[in-house]
Amino acid sequence: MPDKTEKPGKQQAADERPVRRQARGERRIKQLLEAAASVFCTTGYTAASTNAIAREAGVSPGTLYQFFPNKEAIAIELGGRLMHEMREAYGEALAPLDPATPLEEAVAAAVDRFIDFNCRNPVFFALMHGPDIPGRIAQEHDALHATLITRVETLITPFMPGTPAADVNRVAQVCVGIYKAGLELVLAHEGAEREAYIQELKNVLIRYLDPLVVD
Amino acid sequence: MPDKTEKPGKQQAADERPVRRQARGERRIKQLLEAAASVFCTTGYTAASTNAIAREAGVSPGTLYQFFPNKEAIAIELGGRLMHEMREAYGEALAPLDPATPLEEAVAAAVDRFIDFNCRNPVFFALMHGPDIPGRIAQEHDALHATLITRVETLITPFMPGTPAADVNRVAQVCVGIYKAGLELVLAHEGAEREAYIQELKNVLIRYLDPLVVD
DNA sequence: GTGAAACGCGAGCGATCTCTCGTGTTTGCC
DNA sequence: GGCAAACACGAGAGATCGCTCGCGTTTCAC
Repeated sequence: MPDKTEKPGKQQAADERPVRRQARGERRIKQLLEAAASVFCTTGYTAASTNAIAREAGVSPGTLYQFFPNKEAIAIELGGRLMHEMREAYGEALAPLDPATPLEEAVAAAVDRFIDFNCRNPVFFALMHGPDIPGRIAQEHDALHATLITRVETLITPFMPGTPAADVNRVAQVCVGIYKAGLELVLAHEGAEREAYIQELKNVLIRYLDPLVVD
Repeated sequence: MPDKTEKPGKQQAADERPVRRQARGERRIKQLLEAAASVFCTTGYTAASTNAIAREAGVSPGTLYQFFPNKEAIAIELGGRLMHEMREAYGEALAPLDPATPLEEAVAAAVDRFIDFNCRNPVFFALMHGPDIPGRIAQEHDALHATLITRVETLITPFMPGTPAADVNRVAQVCVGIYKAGLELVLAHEGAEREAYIQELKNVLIRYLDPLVVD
């Protein structure tokens, strides 16, 4: 019987044992996550088999399950580390900025940071864009999306005071949608062409937002 | 696409059987395709099981395979009929238009047509957006995407004469990307909110393209 | 009416995938 | 050195899915 563990969160509960990891274990976990990233990137989440991940990491299936209770946990952990890394690298990207900053600069800075991170970690895009993702990761996706929307709202609100909240939200949704579409195009190209697409993405956002600005 | 009236004289290839369909068969095929559309819509292509499609259609798995050689063929046939229906309904959407037509009208007309079709046939979006689609449908997807790009190129080229082909192509790619992102938002909302998103999508495209226009 | 072919059924085959289990090895602490 | 726990293995259990096959039913041309 596959016992469905409904653990609410991390290894903190009294019913969950601490499990003293050795250095070897930490190394294996890192190996496995890197392998998973590679496999997820090329085949997507659902099509990625745990055996394939184990093989890519050079270990047996049993070893994989020594460190992860199930396939979903691998993606969760990977997503969590990615999010953490993103926050570490860029602090609060889309951080509240100097009110005097012109729109153009604000957009360019935000786009550059996010694009940069996603180019370095293509798994992030793969994990967050699959409509094939199961329940738990979908929740994380939704959570990330929601915080992203909120951040964009706080970013653009100063530029358009007096605008109804519903309209601001819609604008934010559109911005994030544009960003995702642009990211896909950016990741599909390289070198100078990639740079050109990044510029186009900035153009789209700036030209969309500029007429909305209320001085 | 199954031909209703096969010419007996022109039959060739030993691997292809004539298979004279009866009215009952045509009815079943329609039933099955509708069931498939429903299941694909809710679970996506890969997660949709042929047994589930058969159950949804109220027939046995064996009956399903009486009309389709495999799961992929169902999606292919469904996609083909959808494409045909789209051409029937809108002729050549994005048809070459009066050179005097202002950009704003051209964009609005194209968006309205495509959005309308996609709202009526949400399966189309589901089938064309899954990164979980297998080889054959992916080819159809790519083909559709390529023709879409070409059409957009011919649509916008008159507005920006003298622009290098590579730039025009990039602009077309960005437009289609924006459209896809907008479509997702539109489909996620209903009623007045949906209309508002449609308007925003038009705004994004118009404001993006307007500065590129060379008079 | 009659025969052939299209239609319809559903148990189940074979392949695949997730996850387990029994067993053996390595590590870290005393 | 001794021992418990962490680590490692890989065969395979259990489940699911695509698809088949044998057999019974309906349709239709003659």
